[in-house]
Amino acid sequence: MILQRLPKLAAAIPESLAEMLEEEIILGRLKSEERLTEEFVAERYGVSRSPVREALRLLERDGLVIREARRGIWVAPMSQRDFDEVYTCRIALEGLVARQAAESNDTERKKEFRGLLVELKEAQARNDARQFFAVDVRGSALVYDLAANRTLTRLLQGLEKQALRYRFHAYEQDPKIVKLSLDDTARIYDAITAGDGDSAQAMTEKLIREIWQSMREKVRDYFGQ
Amino acid sequence: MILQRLPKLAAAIPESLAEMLEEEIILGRLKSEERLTEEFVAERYGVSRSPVREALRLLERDGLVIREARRGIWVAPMSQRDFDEVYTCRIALEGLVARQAAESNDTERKKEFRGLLVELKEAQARNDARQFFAVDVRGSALVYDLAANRTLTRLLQGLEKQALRYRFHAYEQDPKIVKLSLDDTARIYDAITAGDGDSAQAMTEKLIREIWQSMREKVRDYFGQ
DNA sequence: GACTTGTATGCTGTATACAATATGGTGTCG
DNA sequence: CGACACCATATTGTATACAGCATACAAGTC
Repeated sequence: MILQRLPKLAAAIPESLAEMLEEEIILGRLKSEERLTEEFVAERYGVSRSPVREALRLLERDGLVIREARRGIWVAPMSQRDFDEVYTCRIALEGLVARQAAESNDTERKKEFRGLLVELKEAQARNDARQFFAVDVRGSALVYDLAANRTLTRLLQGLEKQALRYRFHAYEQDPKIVKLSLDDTARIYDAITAGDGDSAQAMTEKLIREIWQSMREKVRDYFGQ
Repeated sequence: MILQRLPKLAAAIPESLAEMLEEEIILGRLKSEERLTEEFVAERYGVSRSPVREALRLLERDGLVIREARRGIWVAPMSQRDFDEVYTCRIALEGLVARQAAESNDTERKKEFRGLLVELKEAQARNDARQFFAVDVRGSALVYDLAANRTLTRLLQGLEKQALRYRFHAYEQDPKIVKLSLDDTARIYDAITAGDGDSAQAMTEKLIREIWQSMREKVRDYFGQ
């Protein structure tokens, strides 16, 4: 029998499912408060309910869906309050991870920041939000790798997904909000590359706080408190 | 009609299982790196593998077990590195939650700190580690409730469980390490009650940092880097 | 007409059966 | 004697069957 299934996909259906659903939620194709029945998801992706249940547990962990016992699962609602919660946590943790990344002496991997910045600029020039965010996420992943703090990474990956929902929405409404952050991002990458933990942390905290403030009002207007 | 719906009470086997396993891991009855086969857990608690799998996902989320695809699940190893990771994250987040708790104006619930302090002292006087930690966890839960930040609470609850493994171990080795923290805890509770966010945050960060430093060497000696 | 009770249905939660894969031991061959 | 292939077994991963709760709606009662 000739192999027909991709080994990697077969290796972790729940994780793959979770990734696909994540993307759909972040990009807004699955709307807030939309019901997600297990059978619907199972049928849609051609698998049984078992891996779906596990995938939904993963999404619950990352705050993308909410679950009520014996009642079901819904795409997590968006609100200013939720937004505030995510961002207050992010300020603290992203600052920490930037510091720890700067303290790494893996100069090889730090060089990757250069290429990422080029890609970010290209994506921005093309006004390609999806691409921009995809590269941005890879940048975060690199920072997390450099920090080499698995616990911190675990916490942040969850927050990042929630944050991306808001950021993507904001970008669609007003693309220039992204430009705001590009220069600062470049400076942060420089500080990390240079090994300057103090300013990497301070600039990261400042950047995220600014993004938070700049989006806050629109989030309230759009999603309510 | 007085009876409200009690959503939490609706039997949730995975959550109950997770709680029991958590306790076994924290108290060291399930040893580090011990293999946890699904069938073993299922048989031990008289349930099938389905809820066990979900319980183990929950434990994985909280960093108490590690999982390798298709190979199995083990009680998470303890090490100085893991300890450092947990505590650097805790410093940032516990400080934040203390500040937000202080900013709450739920004076009724803040009064509960008094009773908790009494219980803490009693437990300490009796050298009852389990009781001490149980009350301490309730104190944290109260702080989290006051902060009313679900995202932050979600992140911290996971960290707290990991931290408790080390704290409980340290307590067994040397009970006076607990006395160290009682007075400071009292002062933090006071600051929160008084609504002084700045000092609640600063004192919390300082306390956790001190606990971290005081335990760090012993953790390395015992568990290795 | 409002409220309770009965009933149907859809969905979640759990158990069980089955498939796929990792592991360890045994034997064979170099 | 060591390396490697092969098979047996244990364990995870997935599918399916079934039980029980939640919701909506219909019927009956006051």
